[in-house]
Amino acid sequence: MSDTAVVRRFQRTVTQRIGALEDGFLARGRPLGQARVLWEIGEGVEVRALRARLGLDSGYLSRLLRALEAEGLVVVEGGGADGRVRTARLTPAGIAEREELDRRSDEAAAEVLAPLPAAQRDRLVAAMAEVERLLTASMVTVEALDPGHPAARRCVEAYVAELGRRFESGFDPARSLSAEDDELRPPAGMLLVATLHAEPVGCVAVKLHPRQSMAEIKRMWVDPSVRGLGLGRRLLAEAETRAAGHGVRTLRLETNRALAEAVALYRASGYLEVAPFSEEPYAHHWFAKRLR
Amino acid sequence: MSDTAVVRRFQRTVTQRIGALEDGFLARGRPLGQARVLWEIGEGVEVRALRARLGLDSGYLSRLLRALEAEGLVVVEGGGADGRVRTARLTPAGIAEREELDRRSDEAAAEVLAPLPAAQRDRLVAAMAEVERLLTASMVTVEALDPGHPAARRCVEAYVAELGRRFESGFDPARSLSAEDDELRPPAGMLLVATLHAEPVGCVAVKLHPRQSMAEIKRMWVDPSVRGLGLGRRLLAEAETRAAGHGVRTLRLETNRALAEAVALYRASGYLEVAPFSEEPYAHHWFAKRLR
DNA sequence: CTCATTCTCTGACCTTAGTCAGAGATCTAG
DNA sequence: CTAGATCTCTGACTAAGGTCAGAGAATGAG
Repeated sequence: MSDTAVVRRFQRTVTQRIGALEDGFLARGRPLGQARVLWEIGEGVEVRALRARLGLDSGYLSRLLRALEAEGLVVVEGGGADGRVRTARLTPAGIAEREELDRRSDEAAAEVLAPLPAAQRDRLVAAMAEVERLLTASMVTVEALDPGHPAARRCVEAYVAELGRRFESGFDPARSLSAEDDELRPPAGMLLVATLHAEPVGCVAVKLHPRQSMAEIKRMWVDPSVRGLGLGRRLLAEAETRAAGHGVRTLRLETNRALAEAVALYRASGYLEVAPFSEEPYAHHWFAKRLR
Repeated sequence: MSDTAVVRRFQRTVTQRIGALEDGFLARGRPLGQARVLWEIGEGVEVRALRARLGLDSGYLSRLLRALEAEGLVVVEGGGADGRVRTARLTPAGIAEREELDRRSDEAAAEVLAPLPAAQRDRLVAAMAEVERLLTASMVTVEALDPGHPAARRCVEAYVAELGRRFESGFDPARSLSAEDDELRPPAGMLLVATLHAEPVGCVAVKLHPRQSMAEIKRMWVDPSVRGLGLGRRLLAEAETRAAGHGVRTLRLETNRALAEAVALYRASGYLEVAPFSEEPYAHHWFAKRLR
């Protein structure tokens, strides 16, 4: 059976099995839209945040909130610093209702596993975890962003913070070799950002050198929550492809020994360790790869 | 993470990933209901069969068919033996449309796999196949049916046909030891039937002996399409539980060496080979198990 | 032949989900 | 202070999906 046939059978079976449990069972006769809103209101959310998270029209969300308010499950009130913004909060009844939904959701999940003997159940759970992880990986998109873009800023900040935590000596970007915004922005370079659910979860930069067929990899970072999904490898491959498109023949980079998984990634991706080519004070390893 | 938590995360991710591709992409601006009907009309289906299969209200289905007819994708015509029944059939345009849906469905499936490097793709496909298999297994229900029930009849016929194919000498039920309807119907015995998607896919019978703590397993059969899902083991376990409920302490059975997987199942389920206890001409192995 | 049942269809109606165009209050940059 | 932007809300509207109550034709049991 071809890969796509497997995916299609999978889809068919999953929607049948999981969908059947969801309907009515989980929502308790409540419209799905209302249930989703109920779920997303944690300990008070700004209405605009709710709108963004659920991707709803403002008029539609407003009406959903009115309906939940009428049932006494939610209160929406202003009074914050910004007088335009209102905040939705669960009432005790709303909290109880959400706990009920939670309980039912667990029950539905247990019902899927119940008919199976223990050995098969374990295999199913393991396979589901694997599918979940890999589907998550396949939802990540990679695109070039301007270093000034908020998502790009957050990535680079997370990168710096992580180096600070992991290097024995801490990390001060000012002491490190430069990778300023202008150096990572066309035409001088590029910054690729990986995004999952509208959140930046990884990045890599390429610093080009005018009239040279050599370029440098910088700012390689993957959010801890998505490690193990092969995202680092994907970012690196994408950077290589794009660099090659700019005429780059050789990529090089330096890294710190504290970043063991990064070192392993570079080796596995065909980077060979070379003699130090820079004065980077935080580096222990220098790598280079010739692009084909 | 608990098993139910894995199932819930799985559900969440899958509906996001698979659902997102489905919407609009597959239906081509066509309402989902219409697309589903288009899909289920193969080479002509009776309207009532369509209704049963899709679980739709007759009025609703009628309107869906009118809409598809208006687009020239479907014709609905009477003229069969039963003048009330009408049959829906795809026009050439309808066939083309369905092929287009098929193509898009494949494309959507490919799109899920596309962002992943080959190694991860293979793992995802393997994990999906595993989830699909095990979810299918968890959709199977097992219940006691009267031997005269059509589903029970079909099972037993399939059982006989398979023995006929697999025994070196063929299989003639008349020459075999008896297992008549009355012997497999309470109070003399029981017949358990496994059902998937309203189709019988396996069975097992228990033949009790009045005032004896011994009973016999008969008619053990699993449809080839669902082998490897542990259904045989489940049927056997269910039969044992129910037999124990009737005061049975020892179960025994005989089987033919051509049924290697059945023999393996019995051994794995705790049945021990014993000396022949019957004159069954088709048997090569006799097994017994003491129930706790 | 008759009466109940089956099958399909139409008309009336409903809920959910969602879009779009403002209104009114509030905030922010200049 | 003003103009434009932001935030929430209401009202008007739409499409999809579906239910329910018959009507009308055909069938099957007695």
